[in-house]
Amino acid sequence: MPDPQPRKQAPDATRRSQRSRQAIYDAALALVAEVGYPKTTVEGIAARAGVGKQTIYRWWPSKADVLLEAFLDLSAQSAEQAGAQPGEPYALPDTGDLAADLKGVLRATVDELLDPRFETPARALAAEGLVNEQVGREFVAKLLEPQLQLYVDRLRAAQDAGQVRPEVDPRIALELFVSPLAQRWLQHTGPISYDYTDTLVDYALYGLAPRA
Amino acid sequence: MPDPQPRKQAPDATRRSQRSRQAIYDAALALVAEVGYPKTTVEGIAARAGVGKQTIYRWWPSKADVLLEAFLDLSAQSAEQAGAQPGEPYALPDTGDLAADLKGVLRATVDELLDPRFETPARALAAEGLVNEQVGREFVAKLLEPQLQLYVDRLRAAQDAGQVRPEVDPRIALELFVSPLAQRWLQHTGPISYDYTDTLVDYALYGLAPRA
Amino acid sequence: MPDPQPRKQAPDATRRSQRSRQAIYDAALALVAEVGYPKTTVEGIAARAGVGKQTIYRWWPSKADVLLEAFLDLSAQSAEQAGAQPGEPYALPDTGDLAADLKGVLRATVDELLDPRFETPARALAAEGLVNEQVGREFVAKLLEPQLQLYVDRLRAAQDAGQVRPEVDPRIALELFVSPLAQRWLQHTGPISYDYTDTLVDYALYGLAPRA
Amino acid sequence: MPDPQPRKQAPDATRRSQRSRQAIYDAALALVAEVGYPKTTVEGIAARAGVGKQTIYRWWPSKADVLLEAFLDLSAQSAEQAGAQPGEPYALPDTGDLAADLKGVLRATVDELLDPRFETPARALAAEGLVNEQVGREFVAKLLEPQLQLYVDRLRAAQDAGQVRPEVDPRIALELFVSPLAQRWLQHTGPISYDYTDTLVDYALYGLAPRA
DNA sequence: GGATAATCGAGACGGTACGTCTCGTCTTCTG
DNA sequence: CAGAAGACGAGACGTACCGTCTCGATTATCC
Repeated sequence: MPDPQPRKQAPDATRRSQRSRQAIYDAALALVAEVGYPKTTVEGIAARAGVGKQTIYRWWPSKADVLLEAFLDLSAQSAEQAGAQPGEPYALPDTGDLAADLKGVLRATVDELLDPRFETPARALAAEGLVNEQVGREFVAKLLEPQLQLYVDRLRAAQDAGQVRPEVDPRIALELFVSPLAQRWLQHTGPISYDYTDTLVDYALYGLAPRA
Repeated sequence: MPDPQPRKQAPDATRRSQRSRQAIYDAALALVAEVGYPKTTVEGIAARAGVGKQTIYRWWPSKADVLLEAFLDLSAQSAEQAGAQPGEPYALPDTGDLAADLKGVLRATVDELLDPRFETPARALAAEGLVNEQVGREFVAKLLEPQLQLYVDRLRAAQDAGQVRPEVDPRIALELFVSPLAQRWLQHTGPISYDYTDTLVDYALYGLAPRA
Repeated sequence: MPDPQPRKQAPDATRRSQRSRQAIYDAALALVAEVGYPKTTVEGIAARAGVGKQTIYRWWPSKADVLLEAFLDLSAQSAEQAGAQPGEPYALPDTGDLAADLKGVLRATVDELLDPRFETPARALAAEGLVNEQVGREFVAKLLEPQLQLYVDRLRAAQDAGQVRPEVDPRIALELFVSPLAQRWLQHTGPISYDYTDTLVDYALYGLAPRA
Repeated sequence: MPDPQPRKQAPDATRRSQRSRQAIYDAALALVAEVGYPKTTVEGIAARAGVGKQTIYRWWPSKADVLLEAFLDLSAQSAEQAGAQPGEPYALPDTGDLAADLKGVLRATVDELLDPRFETPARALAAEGLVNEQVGREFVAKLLEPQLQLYVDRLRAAQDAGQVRPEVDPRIALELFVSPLAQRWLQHTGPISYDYTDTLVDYALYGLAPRA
């Protein structure tokens, strides 16, 4: 099925300047970190990147989309560094001990959420996504859902191993420990720490009601 | 003796026009609902309210603050209508059946979150709060925390009744069912329904691991 | 008859800032003199005048109109200085000697045309007027025609005195010595000097054909 | 020996595409006629001519120069059609009756000035020439002066025949009837017609003063 | 007639200015 | 003197062209 709405006329992507593209990513991330999202302007990004404004408008429809791609690029790069080969599917560790595995992954997430390199642009994108339908969808689809899917996979493995009740829906179950962390981080409704995420895992796995 | 350091010179609140104030609230909420938060401008609010721009800038530091106050006003009014007397402390119902009580309250919350009168301004404020420190703090303090405190109280009562393990921290426990709902609503990461919130309560109370 | 096409909605002229208006005139004339008309930009005028761009666009539809008004203002001021009271009707001198009177006035015109304070903006406006209908009309109506009317009056007086043939149309007659000067100045088709204008008057009054 | 200081490196004129050159001329003239000079852009000319922008910039320094050459080409073509062989010297008719000859030529000029095919580009070039030194010089030298020289020649012949006073300078004399027409056309300071130019010739030849 | 070199159409690029929009301040007049 | 009205300095918006700079793909001579 061909593109249903060919906005203006597509520029020739094969002739695109990779130098400019990278400079724009760098400038966008730097500016968001330095002055915050609302004070980051397309004009500012262009000036900082040493690029004409039209070069931005040629390839991205809005400031939010620039930042989204820049952040996706940053995530991909840093995932490549930390993890395995590019393109290779990731998976949560599976040592057989579900609680320990989840705690370990959440501790890494805590580290990432507290890293200022990620924090400012991620928060800015999340905020924009709440209000801007299209950005929100892309943010969720490209960044959030792939992460959540890893938890689904790990929880299903745990179900196979009899460590999780078979009637539990993994897609909902993962929210018991992921969403609280997300909300505390996004809305500053509480401190986030290893202790906190460990506790979340314990509560989620074993429930609040007495086992008696 | 006059104010010794008159920063801007404080306006005389006693002479404030209540007509204008209410018109500004109404205009702000109407505009956010109609055109969305980013396209809502101070100028637009003033024009719609039949008010000079300076009358807004005299009493509020920014667009976000206007909307925040307008929304607080709306919440107070609607709480007054629905609930009890103004100023009176609210509490979650306590029928002795913790699961049923929580499910009931969350179902009411689902209704509220899906009411478009609340949805647009609430989402806009939440988004602004992610990025604007001061708005975020006030949003959490004035709207979110009071609600959460009701859950803390109810959970503590359940602990007293032996329905919740005594070592559980209620402030964290409530996040197991509140945060997932919040995230799905804010970030559109999934549908929200009575079934969903019922499931969250069940999972949270009895855990994911088999009871065996 | 009221204004037939109220473009946007008229700004309130009574509240107009005279400081800004004068600063804009000064900046416009200075810039045209310094960098020429095509390189004079609205943005540049605003910056030099210490004024927002919108203040220019609020009161003038285009760069050409700004410059036209600035030049009219300059002309009015300098006429006031040199000549009599403002608003008073001017007239060419009438000593009874038509040739001498015309030569005197044209010599003064030569001086003016060679004064760089006038030359650059006048030439720029004339050029714009050739191509921009509306500017051209206003340029002619407000600057050129009033001057030419003075010649018409003087020539009619000469006709009454029997110094010019009665069947001659003064409006055409004046072009015999005014237009050649104008063309040489505008298009650099020849040098302009007292000698030249004196000669033009002689040729025009007494014709090219032998009198015998 | 190659060019010792190759400024840009001169393009090889022998390999120039005549197809492109003619297409550019046509496009330039058509655009000026359709949308006016200021809205005629190099990009527009290139697009309309089906030509790369660089092909224009390779051979002409500016939009004005393109139009100037295009117009010269048009003039040459139309002169060739109407007049004699290319390269042959033109001359004004000489029937012995100076007044009649001049009136005839001026009537033809009136026709040309009112032909819209010539009017728009000619006016545009004249306007540009007022402000752009180099274009102005070339416009005058290549288009205006050759025409004026014809009048000089005819007037000199008339002097030899005793129909014009011998002390009259023909280069100035011709301006008495040519410049008024030029100014009325350029600046719309009055209507142009056969009557008008006939009158100019009469006034110029026999003067304004009574012959007594 | 095949090699080779420059012109060609195309269009991305770094820039500048456009004319519009909204910001938050300042000013003027009205109730 | 608070408030409505709105002009003001400021500056970002998204667009249009500028003139320069690659890109292959034709030409069009020269060997």
